[in-house]
Amino acid sequence: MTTGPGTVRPGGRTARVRAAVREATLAELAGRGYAGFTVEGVASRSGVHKTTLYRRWANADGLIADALDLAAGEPWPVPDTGTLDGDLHALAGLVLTGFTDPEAGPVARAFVQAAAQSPDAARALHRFFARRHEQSAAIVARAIERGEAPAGTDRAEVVRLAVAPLYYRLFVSGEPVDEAAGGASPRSMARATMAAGW
Amino acid sequence: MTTGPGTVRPGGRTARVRAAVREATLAELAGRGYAGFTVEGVASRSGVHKTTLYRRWANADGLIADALDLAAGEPWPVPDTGTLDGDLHALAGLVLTGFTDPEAGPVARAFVQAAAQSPDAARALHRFFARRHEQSAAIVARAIERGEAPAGTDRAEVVRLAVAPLYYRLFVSGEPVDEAAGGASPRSMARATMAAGW
DNA sequence: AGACTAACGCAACCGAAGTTGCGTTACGAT
DNA sequence: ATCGTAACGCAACTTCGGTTGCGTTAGTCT
Repeated sequence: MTTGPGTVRPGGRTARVRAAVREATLAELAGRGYAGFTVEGVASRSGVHKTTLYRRWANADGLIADALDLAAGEPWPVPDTGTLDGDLHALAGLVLTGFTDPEAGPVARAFVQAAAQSPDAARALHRFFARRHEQSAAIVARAIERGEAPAGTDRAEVVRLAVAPLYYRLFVSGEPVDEAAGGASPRSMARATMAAGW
Repeated sequence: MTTGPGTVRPGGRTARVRAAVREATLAELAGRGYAGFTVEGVASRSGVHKTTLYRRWANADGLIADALDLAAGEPWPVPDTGTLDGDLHALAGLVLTGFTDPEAGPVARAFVQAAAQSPDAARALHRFFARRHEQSAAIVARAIERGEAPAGTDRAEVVRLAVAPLYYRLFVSGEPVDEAAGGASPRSMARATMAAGW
């Protein structure tokens, strides 16, 4: 494998192009969604020629994967309400608004869709969620300190089980996501995880 | 809205075309996956002209939605091992093999992907899962009869919570699906659902 | 059996995504 | 300041998914 474009001269124009393309990618996803996302759309919006885009990012999924890596670096507010129930409830709320918000929703959904189609995007999304799981584990760590959960509890697993039903409803079964899925379920999940002896 | 093709003369050639197209759709999805799925591929494989396909199914997602409705009608073996734990474990196994099997996996994944992009496919998938939830609820009903679960338990909710972590790992986080997700989780979910007072 | 027309087949066309060869710009090193 | 070349811009071409107009086949009704 030879060194691709953007690796030998990473400064100046190269960096500017990359920033413009990333911003345009997010804007296109927000505006047209994943179905209407096209390389040419990003080209005309960013002012970067489409030939350049194809050379550096190979295809549309590559653009999304790159934007996703950028999103993974951004900090996000891990809830800290004082109780495990409150934190998990707030966490579920964050996930829910992240996918239903008129502005951020299409982008977040596009990330998941892209990951289902492209190995590169999938790897980027997996890195993204690994990081989220790490950060969210603090919720369970605090609960353990407070004595709300046993010391051996699998931190990441509690987070996973708390949010999994939301994703299931949003992307698979299509059932409405109401208080039952956003509130009671995370609480149940926490009890379940602890009950299982993790 | 006027009556589309296939509604006035549903017999004879129309029915044969529909059957051939459905079979070709499944074969194309199995062979090329959702990313490589195209109307022309179905046309050449089925022997039905692509003009006909566009007229009756509008686009690629319409073909998938129709095939999905067909799949929803097929019976599937609801586990009956004698215990709630055993049934949920077997149920998780069915879901897992349904998505990882080399033959059926790409088709099942394509259904989920199509639903994320097309409202028609989404409705078809929702019908599909509503039916699966209905059928799988028998597992919990039997558990209640045996006294393994309280009478007020939400049958469908137990099923949802049992399989949700699998989908989460398969389509979102990309984490490996091992015994922890396929075995212990469903069991925990059942306890959690009952503990929540459903 | 015959007539009506829904449904399908066919070929040509359209448009946009993706590719290629070459010229131009500007980063980074001397 | 000058040079070499990485990275980008440009325009033309190719390919393929999707559309349209029209002719042909074959359900369905009388």
